[in-house]
Amino acid sequence: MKRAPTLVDVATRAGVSYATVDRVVNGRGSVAEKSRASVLQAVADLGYIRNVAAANLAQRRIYRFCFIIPEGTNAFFDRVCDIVRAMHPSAGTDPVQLVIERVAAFDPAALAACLTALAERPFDGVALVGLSDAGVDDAIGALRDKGVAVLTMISDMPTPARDAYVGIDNVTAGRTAGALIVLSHGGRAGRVLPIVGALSARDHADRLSGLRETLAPTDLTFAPLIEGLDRHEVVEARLRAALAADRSITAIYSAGAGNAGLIRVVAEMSEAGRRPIVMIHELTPRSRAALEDGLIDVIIDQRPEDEVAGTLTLLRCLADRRPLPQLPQIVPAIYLRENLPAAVDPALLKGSAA
Amino acid sequence: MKRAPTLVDVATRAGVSYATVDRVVNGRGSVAEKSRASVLQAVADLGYIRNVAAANLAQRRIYRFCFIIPEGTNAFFDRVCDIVRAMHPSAGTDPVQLVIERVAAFDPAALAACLTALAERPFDGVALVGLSDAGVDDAIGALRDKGVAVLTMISDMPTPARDAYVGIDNVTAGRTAGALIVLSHGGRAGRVLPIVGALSARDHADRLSGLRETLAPTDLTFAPLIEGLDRHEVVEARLRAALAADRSITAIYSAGAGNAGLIRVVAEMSEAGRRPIVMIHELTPRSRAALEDGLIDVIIDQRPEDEVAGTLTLLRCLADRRPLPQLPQIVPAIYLRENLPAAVDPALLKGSAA
DNA sequence: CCGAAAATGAAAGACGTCTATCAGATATGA
DNA sequence: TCATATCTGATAGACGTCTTTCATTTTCGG
Repeated sequence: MKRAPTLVDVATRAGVSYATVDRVVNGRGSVAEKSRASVLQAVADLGYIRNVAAANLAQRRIYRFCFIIPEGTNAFFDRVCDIVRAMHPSAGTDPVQLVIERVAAFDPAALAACLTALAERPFDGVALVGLSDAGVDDAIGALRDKGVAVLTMISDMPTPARDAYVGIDNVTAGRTAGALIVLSHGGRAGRVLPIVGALSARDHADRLSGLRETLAPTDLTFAPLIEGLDRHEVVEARLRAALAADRSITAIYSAGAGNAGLIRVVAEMSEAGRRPIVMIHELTPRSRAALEDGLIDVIIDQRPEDEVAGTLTLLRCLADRRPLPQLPQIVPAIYLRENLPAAVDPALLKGSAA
Repeated sequence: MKRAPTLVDVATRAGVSYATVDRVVNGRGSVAEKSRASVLQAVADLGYIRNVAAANLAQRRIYRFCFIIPEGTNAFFDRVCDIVRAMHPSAGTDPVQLVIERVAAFDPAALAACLTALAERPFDGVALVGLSDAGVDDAIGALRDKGVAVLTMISDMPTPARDAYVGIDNVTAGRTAGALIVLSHGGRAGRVLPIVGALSARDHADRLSGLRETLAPTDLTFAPLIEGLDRHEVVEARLRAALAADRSITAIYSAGAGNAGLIRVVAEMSEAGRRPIVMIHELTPRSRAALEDGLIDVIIDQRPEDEVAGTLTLLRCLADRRPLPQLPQIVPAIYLRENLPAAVDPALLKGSAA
């Protein structure tokens, strides 16, 4: 168990001075091509890896990261904010400073403006919920050109735009929902009503296509899709209309938000004696209550705790210019009445980065 | 944004020298009670927290942790080993050395002996799969008296014995299985055959009680419990006998290991035309294949990646004598045919401690 | 071959903590 | 009051990296 190689070892091996090694690895000053090559060779030979702790100590480095979270009447994103806030103390051992910015949901212009403004501030990394938009792409590009790491969470964007994506596979999530719906029908026929916020939201669209894929070979049919804009009044009104128009619906799958409206409608049906199977996404105080009260049957939760923790891990790697580890895949949790975890006071939550 | 307080600041505030502060916080030499008090007061006033990176740098510290993993014909524990091994590089930024010891499964004497032997080696922490046994308790106590952190994973032990537990709530896992069985029966009657490795294994017993609890208020009845000792031949033989004796079984729930035997039996039934609903635990190459082949219906996986990562996080905290963070609860993943994640080459896996 | 530019080496001080040593101060008991 | 013990302060060198300065060497164009 020999000591890990240091920059001094690299210098010796390369036959140059420490100063030259430093110029190479930290890219400053001018170095002859020959020297640069021999230093890099020595680094490779020795398997040198920078001691990040020592480096951070010397520079009194603070990691500054920004989370851009959609703003709106969306309990899920409030939860994400709570989790990010709870991560502060979790830094514990290392100096991370987290800032949350909230921008209007589904508003590419606002998001792009936010990103542009961020470029003026000294951030090492930015995490945002992906949105497909050329302006956003450009703003991200500008940030990354400045050396700021940018990654998407929850909903992805085209690969080249961001450094990484942390989140669930939404097609698979939709398939999961489909499989559970199939399971709950036990081979009998049925009719499924899908609800999304907007088909332009990639995560919603992905879930829907996963659902379709899974139900295609079965006896289950689809009622016309509802777009609820993630707003509970809209969801409520359109759902009510759809149910009135079609009495044969046996299952409802809501891939987006605005489920308060859905729950109101289902509560009425439930009192009236019969309600369809209901599956929705994201654990929130309201969805939890509905599950406990028997108004809905399944909650598929994307585990934002894991997503935020993974995001932080990757942001740190990117900031250190280290290779990105392959994080364990984030698998959505399936909550039924019987396996709801005890409610956790978010103020007490302290996540783990790693 | 002012600089975090250092020991020099503490010394100044307490009106003593750095040397005295050092004596207090690192508990060496002798210090007058008055000095100790004023130092501690200063620490509290300033909210001093030791800079672990600097401390580790100065001591050239290496964290040495040992994972004790049950040995046997158990693919799940092989997977755990792979994950632990894959964590090595994940250390990445910090100097962690991991050692794996394997001991015979379900053998308290062997486990206790292993723990005792470990006390002679310079470990900072040990993780083991809990086993209820007085000898094991004593061995753990001896280790902890030496200052070694000890925590249980996967299966717990009585609280006072270990420093922490990382793993799923097995009662809830059993309830989950029960709920899915109920769902899949869609209100029809049925008969459930439970299989465990041994009732003396706490995780198995917990799962069974969760299952019983959930099925109690339903129309579903229980066939007599099978104890399969986690060995596939035993499981196969006893299952065959049970199925021959009782043709009315509509679901099988296996809470333990040895599922290769179960799969063989189910494969035959499947070919013969009809098989019951089958739910088992843990994602392994074999169980994955069985799910893909339509021989079983659900795999409940306890996500050992998360368990190992969480274990490492806590071991580090314990080694640093830092307060333990509240890790996000580990929720078992429910895998159906439709949401099986892509198989990951374990050699490529690099986990996140965070 | 000379002058300017480019490349290199040597060194020192910082970051916050650990560890060690040694001299001096205060307290304790006889 | 003296001889011990018990405390305390001052200081210095590590750990591995960053950052800067200054002097020296090499290279190259003209």
